[in-house]
Amino acid sequence: MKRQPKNNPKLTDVARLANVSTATVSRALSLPHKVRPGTLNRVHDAVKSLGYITHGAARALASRRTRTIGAVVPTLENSIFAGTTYALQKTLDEVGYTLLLACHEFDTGIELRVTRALMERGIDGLVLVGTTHEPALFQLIDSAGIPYVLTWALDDSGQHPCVGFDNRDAAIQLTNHLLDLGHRRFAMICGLTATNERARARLGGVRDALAARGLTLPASRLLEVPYTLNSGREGLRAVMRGADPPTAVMCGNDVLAIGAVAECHARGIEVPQQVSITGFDDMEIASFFTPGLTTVHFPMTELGQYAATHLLSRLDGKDIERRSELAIKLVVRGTTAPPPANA
Amino acid sequence: MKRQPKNNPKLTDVARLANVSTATVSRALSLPHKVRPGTLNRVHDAVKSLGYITHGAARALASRRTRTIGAVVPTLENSIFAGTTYALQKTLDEVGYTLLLACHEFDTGIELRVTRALMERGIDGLVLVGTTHEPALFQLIDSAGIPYVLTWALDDSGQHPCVGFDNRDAAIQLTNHLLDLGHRRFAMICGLTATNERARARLGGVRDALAARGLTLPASRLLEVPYTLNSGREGLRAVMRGADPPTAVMCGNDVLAIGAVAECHARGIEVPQQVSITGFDDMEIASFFTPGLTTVHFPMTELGQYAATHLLSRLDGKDIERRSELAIKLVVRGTTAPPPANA
DNA sequence: TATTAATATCGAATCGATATATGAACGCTT
DNA sequence: AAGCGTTCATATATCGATTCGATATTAATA
Repeated sequence: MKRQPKNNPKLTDVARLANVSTATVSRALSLPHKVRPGTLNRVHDAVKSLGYITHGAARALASRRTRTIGAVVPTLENSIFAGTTYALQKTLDEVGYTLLLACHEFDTGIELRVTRALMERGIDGLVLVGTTHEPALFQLIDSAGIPYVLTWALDDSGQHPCVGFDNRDAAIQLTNHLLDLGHRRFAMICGLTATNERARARLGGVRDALAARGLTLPASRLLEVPYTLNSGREGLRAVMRGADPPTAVMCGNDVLAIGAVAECHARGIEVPQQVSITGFDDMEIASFFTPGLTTVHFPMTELGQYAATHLLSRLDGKDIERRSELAIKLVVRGTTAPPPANA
Repeated sequence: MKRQPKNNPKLTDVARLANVSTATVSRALSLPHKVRPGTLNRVHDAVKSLGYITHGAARALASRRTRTIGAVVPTLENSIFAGTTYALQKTLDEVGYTLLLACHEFDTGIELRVTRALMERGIDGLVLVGTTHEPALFQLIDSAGIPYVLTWALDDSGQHPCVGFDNRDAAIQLTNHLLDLGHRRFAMICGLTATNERARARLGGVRDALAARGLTLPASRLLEVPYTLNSGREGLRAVMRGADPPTAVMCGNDVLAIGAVAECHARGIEVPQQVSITGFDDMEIASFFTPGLTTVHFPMTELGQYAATHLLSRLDGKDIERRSELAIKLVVRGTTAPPPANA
């Protein structure tokens, strides 16, 4: 890798051309109101005619700020994370911040590694997903003094700033919907609870709601799988195996649910006549299936926006609420109905 | 925004603790084979005990490289871009590079602006989508001497390094499939051709294939719409209006096709018995619909990987092919069939 | 063992912009 | 016209790591 001497114009060049000092150019560019209009114009002209663009590394070194926010998300392959990330990026862009992105595929070890990588690149703030993280991660962030915000889940310990939803309550609403329809034999195709407290909260909510009516989720009808379409497929096969199959299959998210519904179609199991299926997240595409997926809506865009504004406020030194719970909404569509009469 | 004196450990501190010069620490960290094992250990111990992490801005300023690649994509809301971006990020991560991301929502003006923003943050290379860009964008990139690669489309002018697919050929294959099934009345719900040469190529391919059999695409059955699910819905309504509706509706991508199919279901139009529908891209979820979507498969992961390795090779000074065409594949599923007998 | 070749390490200059302390110029009052 | 407070601009030290040329150390050879 050779070190080529690209001689791009620098601040000095602009200053020379505009006949002012470098300090003035710097101010003209970042605090325009502090420099006289005439000088400002000269500077702008010089900038334009040279095609000057700021050298971020130098600026960051001197100002000790990068105007960059890091985001570490599980994956972009699930459209809900793509959606929040997108909203985050847009909000940051509007105020001149840039997003630095990394994924960890639901592995807290990788998460630690990529977060360090982002910090080495220099970030002013950090967005994380969920509350389950390596303790070392928080040590790392804290020792560097970087403000961060956890998303998608609520931290009840009160230790971490967060914005998210009450996943447990979401699960309870969904379960009650099914109970009210008359379902009694439930199965759940759940996410991996070990490293994912959203999955844990959803499972917990289902269990609570069932228990409140004297029901349980037998081990044979509970499955923990990664969040993929194919896991949904295979999960459905697994839970339907056995003596008396469930009349309601609750899935840990929409991706699993879509896989499960597809498998029903493939095996000639009618949804919702023979079995009801539910998801979580309300991905936009979930309403384009036939029948439409019954699920719980989480406002993704709001989440991304909030994460951005939260961090920006703190960077501005403003005091800000440490916890924000966003409203969720049960969305009943076509994949749920009363259980078959003979069940 | 106050300038707080976070006193994180710096290279000097490590050097002092390890009893070596800063130059040695620097080398120990980035060229470990050039430093004696004993010294290396002392340095590593010092790094660990201080919790030192590299200061990227300083490193970038001194070394004139950021180990960061920028990507400017239309949107993350379409899973195909999320997919390629994801593959890109993973590949970069494996070799210690970071991804800096921005979206432009199919607006070349925004694209120019956000690209400049990325360049200001400092990038060693740039990934763009498509061949249609403001001339000013190329000027900007070239004057800064940043290596770039265009993706998703092939640049036939030979001016730009690119990796992509033959979108025209894809459209021809798909159209021929429908022609062979016996279809004669076609409609197309196309992307916006003005700023999107993929949309243009796909439309062109359809027209060519039809023309080869003496058919045309009347203006009343051609629609240009943004790539959203709802546009697919509305598009279908629009093209089916009128005296003799088409027996085959080709959509500019899978998102539109999924919307179109959903609208058919909603209106009681049977797919594929009454009308055949096709997409482009082969989003993973397309095969989970019932019936499965007939479409063309583009290898997204490969695309992202290639973009990454292409840039990395050039940064390493290697000579590399300027153009790479990836293979596509027609995927026939359930949304296409012969036209109804009475049509 | 003496001498050369190869390898490790050091000191200091450098990357490009920001910020602080300081000085010059201006407008206004009395 | 002198005095005073603002506003605008300057010069220069600084941010933290890399890198170049020079020096010190080790290994290899005769």
